[in-house]
Amino acid sequence: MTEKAVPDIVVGRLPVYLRILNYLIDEGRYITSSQELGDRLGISSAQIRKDLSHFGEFGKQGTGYDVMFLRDQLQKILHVDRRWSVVLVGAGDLGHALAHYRRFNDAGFDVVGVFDSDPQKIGQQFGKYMIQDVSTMGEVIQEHKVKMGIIAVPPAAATEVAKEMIKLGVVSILNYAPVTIMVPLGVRVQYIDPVVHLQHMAYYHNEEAL
Amino acid sequence: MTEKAVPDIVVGRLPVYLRILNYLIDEGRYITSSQELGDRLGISSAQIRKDLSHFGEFGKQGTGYDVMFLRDQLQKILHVDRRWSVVLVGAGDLGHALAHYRRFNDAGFDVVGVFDSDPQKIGQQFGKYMIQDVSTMGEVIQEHKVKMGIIAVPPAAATEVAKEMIKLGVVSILNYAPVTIMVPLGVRVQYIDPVVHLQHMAYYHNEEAL
DNA sequence: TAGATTGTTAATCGATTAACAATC
DNA sequence: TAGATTGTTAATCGATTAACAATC
Repeated sequence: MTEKAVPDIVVGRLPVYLRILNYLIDEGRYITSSQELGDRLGISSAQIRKDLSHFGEFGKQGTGYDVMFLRDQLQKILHVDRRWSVVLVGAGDLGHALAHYRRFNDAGFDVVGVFDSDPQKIGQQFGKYMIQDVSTMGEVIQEHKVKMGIIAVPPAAATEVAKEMIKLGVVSILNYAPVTIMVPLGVRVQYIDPVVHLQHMAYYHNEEAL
Repeated sequence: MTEKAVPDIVVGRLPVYLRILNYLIDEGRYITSSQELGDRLGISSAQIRKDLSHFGEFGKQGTGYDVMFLRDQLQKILHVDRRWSVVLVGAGDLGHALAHYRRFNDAGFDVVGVFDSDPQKIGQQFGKYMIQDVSTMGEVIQEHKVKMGIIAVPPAAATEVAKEMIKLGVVSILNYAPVTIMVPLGVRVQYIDPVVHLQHMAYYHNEEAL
């Protein structure tokens, strides 16, 4: 009964495959191959076939993959063949950009509330959102059955915000604060820290490169 | 002469170690251990010791690591014991947030110019930056010896912007556009796509969780 | 000295790649 | 049929972990 779990690293590549498939559809393409997908992603065709094989058989020997069919299948696998409600905490510059990020909507993620703890900000209009007191987040989460949250607060506040989200039923957190968050089993956190990426790349710059 | 290269995945963890060390310093700590670092990061102490061992010996048996010393060493290893100039292309909401992101400055990354190709935006003030025509990016890059660039433009424009940056001498690109960029050897790209992270986490939500 | 923790080795674990039979 | 490409197996490659001698 317990099928062996798909490696998380494989799951993490599916959204990228999905992204390419959407571009191929935009380009009016109907058929593609693991070779083409790999070329456009800079990975091997074998890896793509292996990754997909964890979930079933989606192609035809000699032909390749039906772009739309594979797209639909990946959407189902990722559970993004529906819309998700998301709460956003942190109404700074970053929060502002995230609240208005079109691609969230395009991809089926709806920001249903923007929250902050700063009395100066609460009540202010934030584009189409009104900034709400983070202490009232529970109502919004309940109303929209929110399972996902985005944290865009200063590092010192992030842990507390995460704890509150989790208490209110959020199980997936996208964390922009530069701190590691400890979460109970069953809760997932993904991190985005641009500084980490810049520092990572700085490593490869030679001394003389100044 | 050719020492075996340090695995990229190890390099990618160093900035996170550095981040924790800075927090420990803020907390007034002088000594730490691989155990403590691992606990705070949710990884094993063995991994931390192994990672560091690629670069030298930084600790004392029985004692642990001198926090400041290790911080300084990691900064040197990552080449972030200096300041880096960075160009930013894309003056939308995201570009706005990035241009004003304090942590870039705190970490030693200076945005020395913000560019766009939209005539409506060029010449406008963007906080302390004036949005410049992307076609004049070369002068700024030369003047500041820029080696790093951040792309925050729509997907359709990203490849072209990257090509231009690379032509002008940029070798490290932080790409927020949801497209894979093919680059010549010696050039690095790091990707940030929040939608990928949300979709990745959506996978773990069960059907009944709606 | 006794206790603690490093740096390193060897074992384990997991991911990627190459190759090819199956088959469209 | 001939050509192409999948899905899968086995081999390779690489990363993580466990364990411990060294030593502060």
